[in-house]
Amino acid sequence: MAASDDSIPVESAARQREATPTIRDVARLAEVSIGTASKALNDNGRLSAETRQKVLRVARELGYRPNHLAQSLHRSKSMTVGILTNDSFGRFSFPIVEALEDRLADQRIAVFMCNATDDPERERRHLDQLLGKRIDGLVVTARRSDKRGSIEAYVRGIPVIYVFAQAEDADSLSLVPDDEGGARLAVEHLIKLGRKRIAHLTGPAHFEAVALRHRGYSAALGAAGLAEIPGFFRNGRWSEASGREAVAELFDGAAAPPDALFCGNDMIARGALDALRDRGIKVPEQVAIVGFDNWDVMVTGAQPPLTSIDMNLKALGREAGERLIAMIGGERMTGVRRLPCTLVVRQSSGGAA
Amino acid sequence: MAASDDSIPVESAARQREATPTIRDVARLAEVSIGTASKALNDNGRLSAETRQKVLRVARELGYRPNHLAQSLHRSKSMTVGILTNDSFGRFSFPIVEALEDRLADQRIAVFMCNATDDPERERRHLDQLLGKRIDGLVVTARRSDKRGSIEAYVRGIPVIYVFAQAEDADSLSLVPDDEGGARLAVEHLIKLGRKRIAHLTGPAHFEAVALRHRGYSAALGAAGLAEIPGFFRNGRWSEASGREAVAELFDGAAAPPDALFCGNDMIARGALDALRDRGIKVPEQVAIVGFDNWDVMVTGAQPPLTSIDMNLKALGREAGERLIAMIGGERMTGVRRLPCTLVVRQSSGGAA
DNA sequence: TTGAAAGCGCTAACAG
DNA sequence: CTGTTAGCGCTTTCAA
Repeated sequence: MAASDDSIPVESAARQREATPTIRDVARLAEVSIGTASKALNDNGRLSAETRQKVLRVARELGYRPNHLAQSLHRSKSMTVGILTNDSFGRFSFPIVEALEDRLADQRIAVFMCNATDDPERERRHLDQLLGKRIDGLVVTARRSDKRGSIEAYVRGIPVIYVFAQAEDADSLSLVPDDEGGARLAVEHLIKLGRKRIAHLTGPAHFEAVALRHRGYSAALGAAGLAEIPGFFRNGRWSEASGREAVAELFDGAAAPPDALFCGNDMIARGALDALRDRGIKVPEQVAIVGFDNWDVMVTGAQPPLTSIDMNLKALGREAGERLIAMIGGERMTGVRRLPCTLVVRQSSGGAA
Repeated sequence: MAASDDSIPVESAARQREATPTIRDVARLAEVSIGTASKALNDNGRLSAETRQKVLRVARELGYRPNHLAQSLHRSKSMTVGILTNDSFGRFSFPIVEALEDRLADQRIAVFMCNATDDPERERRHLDQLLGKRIDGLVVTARRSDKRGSIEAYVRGIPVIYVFAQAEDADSLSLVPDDEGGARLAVEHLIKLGRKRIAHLTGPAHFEAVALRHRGYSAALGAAGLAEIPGFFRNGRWSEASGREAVAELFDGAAAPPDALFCGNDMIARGALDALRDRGIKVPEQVAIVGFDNWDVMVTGAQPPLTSIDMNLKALGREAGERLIAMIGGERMTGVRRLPCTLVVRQSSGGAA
């Protein structure tokens, strides 16, 4: 494209004011009307192949790029969704958000990321921003110990999905992992391996997930005809230290310690594992361990590697994307869907193939 | 606001077609011209307090929300930036992205999140999306072992910043942690504590960070008049297993093992720590350990807790936001800025206060 | 102080 | 097959 400055006035003009070329520029240079150019570029309407080619060529040469802002204004679809996270659990939201973004990108939907940090004021401001940008849908994410107040009312008109978070409002859609089922999976696995004295070391009682997993634990024990042993269910913190403490209390000087530990997350499991090793108790020979989260760095770094429950966060994110697209398309969905967890067997439970 | 359906036709009309009210609706209902309404809402132009109040009141009642799309179209500023990440290091990008989003939100700039997963094709598609949406700036992030090709040429016209990633192109701006300085900090700390046989266990040689930290390690030793001991610099993987292996090789049957380990990340450090404990070697009494990344779950879960180098990723993200805003404002910046790392002392180095 | 009107860049009828 | 035109929702001169 060796053109002198005045032979293609429009182009040079565009260059001069450093502005992105518009469809006008393309039309002028291709010597067609602006409407024709639009048809060519959007590949609709009836047009001679020749004209179409010419327009497309000019557009390419000019580096023309349709202005989505203008398009959205017209179509009243922004091809944009917002995602509101609370950072407290970055490690959980990331895979979800990633998978969601991925799924949405397939439909050429872009994602606005907003982090509210559990601050209602910030949340409010972000929401204003997003609504101002005319997002087509909203995803709210981040596990919290309490159910979160619904924001449906505020965003009335566009679909909202809660992921890894549960709204109070019954006619919104929430997508969460099946905590109870996951716990059952873990405990059934241990029972199948012949363990009979299974303790559950978990997080603070005010987390709903803690309650649900407790229920799963009890259910699995009950189904196998095993009684829950007093003191074998322990609330604590989500940390390695908490796991170590629990082991100290359960094993030091106890007549009949557990022969298996089902832990509320991998950090607790890891702490427990270390504490057992310090005491010369063999894992999995004497005590089998199953964690929760299947967090690779924790799980593969441990010795022996940890058997754990995977919440399939990516699947959760993908599913959320899928549903959001459907809802944007007009479908209506409500309620709480619990997606299955998966058991990933490694050496710590002694159940590896 | 108890109005019968026909008393406020505009509003009910808006409700009926479920459309967000526009400035027209506000103007009509407030019985002013659309231009006047605009002035009132944007608080510019001269206007009687009375009219302004009336417009604002109507807007509030109607739930009016300015359409940023239309505003942007007019102002040719979208108040929007894109961020392009490569997921390989989710754990690193997250704090950066978070801080960046935070800083930008202060200026009411929203962030489009795109994940390219190191796939040039996806990257290209995302870039097209972003440019179509007329982003005012772009941040590219994610550590890679190799320098990344510049995308400046492609996005010509809007400012680009590389964070935690370094562009080949010399006239773009890159923000990275000062790996060399961080390493120096770690080694100086160990030297100050009287250690003389300091080994460096790190990641694969093809990472630039590995080379830089090696340089910092050597520099600190040299400055203290300590010779580098053959075999004490070890490339490996970024994993706990790698740390354990290194300890096996350095300590088992060696006449003169290290008295300190500076590790390329916290996982290596943690593996080394565990391996030492298995051998009955006391940390920090016999061997002091310093990690890198200051990754809380790793660092606080370890026993004893790990002294580590913090790359201040949040600061990096904030700084990136700051600079991007400046660049959007017209400032021009190029080159590679290295932001300082920080030493965080805990028990594993024996240097706690 | 307020209103009217010309666009921002694009699409979709509707004419020609 | 192609051109003209009326907006999408908003801001900003320029008149009144």
